[in-house]
Amino acid sequence: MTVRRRPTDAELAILRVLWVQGPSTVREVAEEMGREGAYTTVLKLLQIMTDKNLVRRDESARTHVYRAARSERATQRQLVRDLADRAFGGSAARLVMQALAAKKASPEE
Amino acid sequence: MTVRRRPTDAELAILRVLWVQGPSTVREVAEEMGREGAYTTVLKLLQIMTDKNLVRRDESARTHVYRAARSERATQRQLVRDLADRAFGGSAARLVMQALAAKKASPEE
DNA sequence: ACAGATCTACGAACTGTTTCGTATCGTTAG
DNA sequence: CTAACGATACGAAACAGTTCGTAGATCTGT
Repeated sequence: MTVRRRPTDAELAILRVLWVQGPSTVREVAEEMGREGAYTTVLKLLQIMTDKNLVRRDESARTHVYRAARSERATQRQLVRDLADRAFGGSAARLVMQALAAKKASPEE
Repeated sequence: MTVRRRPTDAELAILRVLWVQGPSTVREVAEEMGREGAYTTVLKLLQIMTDKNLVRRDESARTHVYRAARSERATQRQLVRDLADRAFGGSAARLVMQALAAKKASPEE
């Protein structure tokens, strides 16, 4: 059944727009993403993401409105945990160490 | 040509073995990975990874010996940075926050 | 010398992801 | 009414990743 999968790159790019802008139409998402992805590509992805329960779709108006199904925080934590499992032997602590090193190397924050 | 890409899941699983065991033959990698992946699957992946410069191959003996091309630390940092870019707007600091939250939720360390 | 074991190479199937074109329908302006 | 527009649905191509079978070369023990 529903094996928890992580969102793909294209899906994540769309989720990021939805987290920033809140519930949005296909057009709003596509415009925010600029020249990455034609309108119908964004539409198709949002349809797939609806099937996967990554987003919820409000169909009450003709122009559908999509919103992220899970919060940015929850998704980020899932991704962090996934990376910890795949690359750090499950140790979030070691991931934090490397993240701090990465942070140091790009000193603008 | 070499656009810096992140290792795929299967590739990362193999790199993890190489980091732990050091330079290894296909058989040694395959055995360490247990029932995940038949011998020829591991072989094929190592061949692909050689093309991608993820591993180096010593062909001086008939049985080739593979070693990771980049260190565990360097690869982990690349992955952290990649995740920061894709899911945290490039902010390693925010990634650290979520990693700490994830760590807290699995309290064994 | 031969059989069997072990190894590399590689093609091909299969799965999942991404992209886009086309069909179709409701809405709106004239 | 009708033409243009804007929207959804969907098929299918293009691409990437994963798996495995088979072929053929080389080594090893008898």
